[in-house]
Amino acid sequence: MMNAPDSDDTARRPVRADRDDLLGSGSAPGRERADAARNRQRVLDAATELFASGDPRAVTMEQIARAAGVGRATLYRRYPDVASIATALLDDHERDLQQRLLCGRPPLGPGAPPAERLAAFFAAMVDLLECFGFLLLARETGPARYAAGAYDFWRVHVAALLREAGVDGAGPRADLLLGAVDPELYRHQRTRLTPAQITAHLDWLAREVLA
Amino acid sequence: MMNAPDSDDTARRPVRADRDDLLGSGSAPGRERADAARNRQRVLDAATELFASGDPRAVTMEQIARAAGVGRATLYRRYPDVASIATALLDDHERDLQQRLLCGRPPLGPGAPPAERLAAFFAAMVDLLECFGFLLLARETGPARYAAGAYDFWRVHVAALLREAGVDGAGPRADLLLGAVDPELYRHQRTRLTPAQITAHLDWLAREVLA
DNA sequence: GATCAAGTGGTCATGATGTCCACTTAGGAC
DNA sequence: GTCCTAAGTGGACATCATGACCACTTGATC
Repeated sequence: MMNAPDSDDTARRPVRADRDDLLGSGSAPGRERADAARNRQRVLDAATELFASGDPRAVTMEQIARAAGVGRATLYRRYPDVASIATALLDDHERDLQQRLLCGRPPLGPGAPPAERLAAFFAAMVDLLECFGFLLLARETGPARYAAGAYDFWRVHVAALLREAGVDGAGPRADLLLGAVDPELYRHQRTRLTPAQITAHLDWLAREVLA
Repeated sequence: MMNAPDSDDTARRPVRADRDDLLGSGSAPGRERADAARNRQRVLDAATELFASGDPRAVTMEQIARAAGVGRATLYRRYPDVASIATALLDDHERDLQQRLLCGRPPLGPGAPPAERLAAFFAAMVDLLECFGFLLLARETGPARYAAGAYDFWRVHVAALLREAGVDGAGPRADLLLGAVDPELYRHQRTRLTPAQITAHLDWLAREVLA
């Protein structure tokens, strides 16, 4: 599962922005209490476990609370719904990919031709989907894919590549291309194909579109 | 309330195939009872109304039963869940498009080059999404898009076009292209673009891929 | 009109949701 | 070391959807 139960960097870094508001209120020490940090970790571990086994979209707040050994109100205090828990778990991994897109080495980062970079982005997306697809599916309960902040980032990135290649209407066309890496679609394809095969097909799409 | 309790043409045409099974069982008269037909129509009307107003995925069996003025058990007798009601409502329209793909006039039907036919299919899909997108979204509660029988049809069709154009791995690549007409994605794009604009972008995709 | 089964709707047990409130406890102040 | 305060916690509650069960009603056939 997740490693390092004692790595308090995850506890120290607020997962939701509303923590910052709370920090501002206290006089001196807005620090997170030890028991709160412990329970937060329990919740995240239990949620990871639940998401990974079975249908991620069928996981309920009640199940997570029970598995983590905390009351439901404790859960609702920090996370309004299941999707936000999945988002918290995804945060690090998505930001990592975003960093590599912005200033990593080519072909993922700047420096390679657009077609190469798009293909590399697709490949990285397959990695993300393969490792954390269950989290991405868990997040898509209700408001869905396009409400998440990460989507906008992928969209801007792909649109920039299209624009760089001289394609008109980069924004909407980026949406169309991102449809190819929809978590639900990936799950569907994954029943028949290996990640490498899916990557190869996405590679074809990237090069065909940015000929 | 609803009009025309005597309009039995809608009552006579079975919406789901399972009616045929019931017809075959009785000795002489497997006919649907008049009150059953009336209630069926009420349910379908009420469901259409509910799906169209507000979030189609938030509609519950309870709401439909109440709006239709029937008990919940009456609803469950014919439809196991909300998705199956949406499927029943979509049936005719999807079959109509399927017919036009198989034996309609070009460029939708046979006779035109693959790129043209793919573009025409995308355009027809936009029409379907525009008129009945709320039903398509309503169907995607839980088991989702790929469980519906219609998806396989679109997949086979697009794969055949790819194969005709000499593309390898037609099946999986058809999946990728169909990601561009995902109902959820369409809804998202529709907040910024007109159907005509979306069609134009899909046209670009079709011609770029089947260059 | 009598009969029978299909059709109908109320009821029940179950489980999830989100909120509220009284209690506990961590961590700084003195 | 003890006291205090507020953050943190968890049980309880009201609400709602689910899906199944069962007794009653009604339509179609004889």
